[in-house]
Amino acid sequence: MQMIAASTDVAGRAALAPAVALFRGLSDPTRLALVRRLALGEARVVDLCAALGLGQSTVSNHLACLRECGLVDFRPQGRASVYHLTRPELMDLLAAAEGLLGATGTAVALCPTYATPPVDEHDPTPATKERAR
Amino acid sequence: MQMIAASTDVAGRAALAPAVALFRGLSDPTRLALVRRLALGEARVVDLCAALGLGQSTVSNHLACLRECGLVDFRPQGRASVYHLTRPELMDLLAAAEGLLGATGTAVALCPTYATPPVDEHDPTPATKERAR
DNA sequence: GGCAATCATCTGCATGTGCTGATGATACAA
DNA sequence: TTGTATCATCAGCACATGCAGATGATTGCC
Repeated sequence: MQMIAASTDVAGRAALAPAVALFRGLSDPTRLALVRRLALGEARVVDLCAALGLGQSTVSNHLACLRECGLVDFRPQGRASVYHLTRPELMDLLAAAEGLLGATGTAVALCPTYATPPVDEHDPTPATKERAR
Repeated sequence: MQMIAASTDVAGRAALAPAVALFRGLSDPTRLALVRRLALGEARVVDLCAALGLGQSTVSNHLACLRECGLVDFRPQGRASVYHLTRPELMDLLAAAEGLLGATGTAVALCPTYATPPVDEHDPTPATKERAR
């Protein structure tokens, strides 16, 4: 992190690609929940599906994403795949995030344009909406 | 790990909303570049536009996002708005991210489905593309 | 007062992103 | 071997997200 200093270039943003990818990897409720669940101990895909209440393909896709990023890895056990975290530094990152959240309060969730606009906390099931199916 | 917090509920993911919003706030090249630029010192909007090579409305929108999140704040100076970071803990978070990236290498940018699919680093100006306009 | 500069907000558009369902592969059990 | 369970991958769709342009407000300068 020398002097990336913001000179009038757009390429400076390209240099941030890894960090952007890392944050983006954690910027999804499903992936973050997966990471936090795996922080408690290794688990199979079917267990993660049950824990998150999501479809198997969804969980598998997110796991593939995290695996490609090198954040998780799996160990074949029978016909199951037992996933676990690979980097303990990830906990430090989550801890730093929580420390920052404790300082800023819950204001982070109020972003109108980006982030999460219509979060209504007293509605237990806004997720996936009606999804016309 | 039997009855951990992750019972078959989706509400568990809702509790992660602040952290998700925080990571999402940093998961955009523009916003991350803004934060890193502001880490070097306060700056006006027009300066940030020049530094990032982006339109004024774009920068202003992202600044509004970061401001709503409580990560940055501004101080009116004449007809300008001088922005600065509010939480020093943000630097800790970025440092933790860089530490993790140093451990995982650059594998984070390889996510095929999510994250950044077609990043070609030897193309200096892929941004803004042609935007048929 | 008139003009220029700076910035916030709004709208529209192209793309990215996440979810589901279906299909195929692999490993264990009977 | 047949059947079942678990998982990865592919294709498609609806919505979210980021960008630029235009407009209005505010401030400083002449």
